[in-house]
Amino acid sequence: MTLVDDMLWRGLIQDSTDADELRTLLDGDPITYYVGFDPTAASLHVGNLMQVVTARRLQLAGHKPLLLVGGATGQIGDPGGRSTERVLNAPEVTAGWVTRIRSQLEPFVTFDGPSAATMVNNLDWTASLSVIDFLRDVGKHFPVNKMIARDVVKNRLETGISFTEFSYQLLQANDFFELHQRHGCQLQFGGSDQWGNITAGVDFVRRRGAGPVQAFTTPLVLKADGTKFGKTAGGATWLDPEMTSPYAFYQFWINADDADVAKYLRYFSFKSREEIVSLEKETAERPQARLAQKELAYEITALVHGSSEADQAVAASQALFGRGELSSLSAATLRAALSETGLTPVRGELPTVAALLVETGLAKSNGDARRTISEGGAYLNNERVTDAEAVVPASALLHGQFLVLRKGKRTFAGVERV
RNA sequence: GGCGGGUUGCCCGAGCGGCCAAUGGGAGCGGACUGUAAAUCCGUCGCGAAAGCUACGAAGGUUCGAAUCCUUCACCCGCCA
Repeated sequence: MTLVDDMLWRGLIQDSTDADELRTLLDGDPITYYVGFDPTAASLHVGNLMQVVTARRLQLAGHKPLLLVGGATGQIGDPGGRSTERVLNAPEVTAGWVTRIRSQLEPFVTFDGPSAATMVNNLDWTASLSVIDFLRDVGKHFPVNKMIARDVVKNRLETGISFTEFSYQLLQANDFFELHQRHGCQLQFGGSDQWGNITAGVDFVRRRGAGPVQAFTTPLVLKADGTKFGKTAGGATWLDPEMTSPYAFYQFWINADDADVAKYLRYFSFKSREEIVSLEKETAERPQARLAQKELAYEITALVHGSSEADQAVAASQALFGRGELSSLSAATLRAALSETGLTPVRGELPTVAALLVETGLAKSNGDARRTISEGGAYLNNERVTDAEAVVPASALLHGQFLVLRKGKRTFAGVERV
């Protein structure tokens, strides 16, 4: 099966320029391609994962990636997908995010061998571009009437759009041209929301007398229930382990709906078609085993955070969600599991359960803690707690130092007496 | 620049002097059922143990009493220039 066949089977191609040309490029000799990420936050999130994983997929097939982090475009702001103007971040903030996002991207590709990846930053060619050159060499190729007709602009015409964001497309288009000139880049891909910007780049390269170049987009990841992919109660699911712990990241995938898990495997997993089909069958026949979710969660967590972090997330999940007695777990296992969920130190006498719920962050106020307890949603060492006022006895401490608090079915927090 | 309408809890949205911590829906949270899934049903959903406190764009005022009336300010949205 060729790369394109595999991608089509996985549903990874939403839009593309000439389909035959795309196949010729991707199924032919190695080419150089690029995908860009704008630093609009301190970390990438699972919503960006589609692009990251696809970049890896193409490299594994022998093509050469250029990973662009938008030090320039990140300072301008893409008008797409939003109804209001962005608030500009300070240049030094954006520059810091560029560094972080670069290091996040690095593990997904290899920088060695014939298809070695290259990191690029559009600030390198955009910062030095003079206003006159920009207007003469870039702006001249963009008819304003066409720019205004684009949906992302049209949607903002009523509510307002600054010249700054209006110009975003020109910078991204120019990136494609620069990468074509500097690195022989022949292909760009991105999320389907980028289709307008990407085709603008394809056109621009042609108008400058270069190319031809090709492009495709990946589909927007949709959840079966219509809610936004990647969001959980705590907000976005980030790739940065400081912002979303590997345990929480693993849990995000474990909790995937049955209705979505097959799609996620196709989009994100590097398992073979046969393995994926077999997992889909398993989900249909024995959904309660959650095998597809487990395989998916492990693979993606290992890919993002490394296999040792993934192993720990699995161990912690098994320890906490397992049927076994918590007291049968070793102190080391317990500590490892709880440190994944967050371990709050407490010194001296133990307070009430309600107070512990607040201290560990499981409840946001005393009233919330009492409410949770009266609703029967609070558990200490997997035993339901009924009395909010009861002081936790020292005998409850597992191994003389740990308490396992739980709110509802799946939110855990640890307490350690120090 | 003129005239009119609006700004309510995480979001949408009712309330138009006391019965309003504020109807209803959504999201969230908990429970039941399950499989750490979905759907469904039930409960809950400012802070406080309570007294009470803080909240209805901001600041003043009227009143025994204001989210509700008045004044000023800020922002948003229409229509006309």
